[in-house]
Amino acid sequence: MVQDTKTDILDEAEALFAEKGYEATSLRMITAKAGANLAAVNYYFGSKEALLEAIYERRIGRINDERLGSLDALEADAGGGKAIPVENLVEIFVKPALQIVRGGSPGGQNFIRLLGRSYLEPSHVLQDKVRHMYEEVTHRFKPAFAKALPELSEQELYWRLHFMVGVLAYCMTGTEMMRMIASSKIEHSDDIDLLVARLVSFVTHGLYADEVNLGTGGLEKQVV
Amino acid sequence: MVQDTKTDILDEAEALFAEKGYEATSLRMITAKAGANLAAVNYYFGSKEALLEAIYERRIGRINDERLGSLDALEADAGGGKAIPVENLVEIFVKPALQIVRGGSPGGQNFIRLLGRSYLEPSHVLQDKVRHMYEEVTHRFKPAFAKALPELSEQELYWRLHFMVGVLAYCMTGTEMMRMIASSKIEHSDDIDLLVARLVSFVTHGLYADEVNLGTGGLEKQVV
DNA sequence: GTCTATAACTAGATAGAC
DNA sequence: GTCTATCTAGTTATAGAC
Repeated sequence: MVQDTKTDILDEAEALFAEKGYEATSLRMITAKAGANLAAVNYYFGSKEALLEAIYERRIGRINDERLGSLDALEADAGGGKAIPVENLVEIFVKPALQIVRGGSPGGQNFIRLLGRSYLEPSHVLQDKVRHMYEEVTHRFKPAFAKALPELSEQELYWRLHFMVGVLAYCMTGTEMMRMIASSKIEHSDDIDLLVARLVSFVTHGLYADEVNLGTGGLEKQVV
Repeated sequence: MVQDTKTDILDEAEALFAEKGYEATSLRMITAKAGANLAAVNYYFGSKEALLEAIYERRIGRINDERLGSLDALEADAGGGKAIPVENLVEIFVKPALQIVRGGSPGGQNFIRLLGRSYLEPSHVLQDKVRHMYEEVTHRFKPAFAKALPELSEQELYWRLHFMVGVLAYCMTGTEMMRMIASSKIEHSDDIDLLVARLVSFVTHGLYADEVNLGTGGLEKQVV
């Protein structure tokens, strides 16, 4: 029961930050839920902000480790020269993130909401941390996508990968946003493989679209 | 200079909420920046939360009015039976939102960040407000998309429209997220028409993908 | 309508007993 | 390591003068 206090605080803080927001969550709430003393947060982490950083550090690494591990495996399979198919790249990029949301560790969904929040709170030091962890991944995935989609310009690829991240980020926030936007008569399946498959299909087709050119006369639309 | 105090508060609050977050922004900050007295917020709006709601009310309507207006025009053009092309539907859905970000009214970008934040703050009353305004739009756009994509099941269409919203939401948050994730050696063009064109192309191709089926043996991927 | 002053409260952090 | 007690500083909201 020695280290459990620290872990309990980490878990409860993650849940509360995601639920109420960083600013709206007090250390008193956290320590009360974790069954710890108010002073424990400052004892273990030093400050409220350091606690937040510890939460990020605990989760983000796993997703990216999985992504990079899968990419290693695919690249070893493909050998030096061959490009990895786009849909495989999309899948290994997307799947670890989505698995965190539902399956896997409990509290994953809490963390995802917390992560989404960090994008929107620009003042925090967290941005540097998150940016750094993403840099590792993008520096490996971008060349892989470029090889798989040689006909695309760097600019176009850049945007489309962002679109991919956008769809993923949206799906990671869980069904709440969707319930919020949709009439939601449709039942929300918890089948994560089906969601991954749908997302991979959508994104892959989007990535395979022809390069966009704004001609002199206006928009040239090329539809399948 | 009578109504200006109210408007100034609205503007500055929108900017500060977006920049620092709702909880992290104090009425003192807002009134100081707006050149108003601390008590002015409670005088004009009643409370801090009512001020936040007023901000939402001011902006959301414009985007959806534009969308519905464009849809009216396209449906009038197409006549009763004919389906509106997918890329046109995507464009009129996507463009008003993106125009708010850069062009148009100043402070639009602030509001978008604020809107994104509301998705992640589930405790607020704002969700009902936002949901209601989205319902109007989805109830018109969903049948239009269904007509344009008759081969898709309701489930599949439901998900893909969510994917579209996801990409859009991501792009609406501006370039900050992108700067955060990407190595960002690439210069961020402010050409909104080019962004719209790229987004429309990506999404349209994604929407046109074949229906996803998880067969007995695993994932059947159909790539263009 | 706009101000000052202040009430009533809560926050994060820490000192020091155990 | 864990507690209580407390400090300092911040918050929203309001009462009442002008």
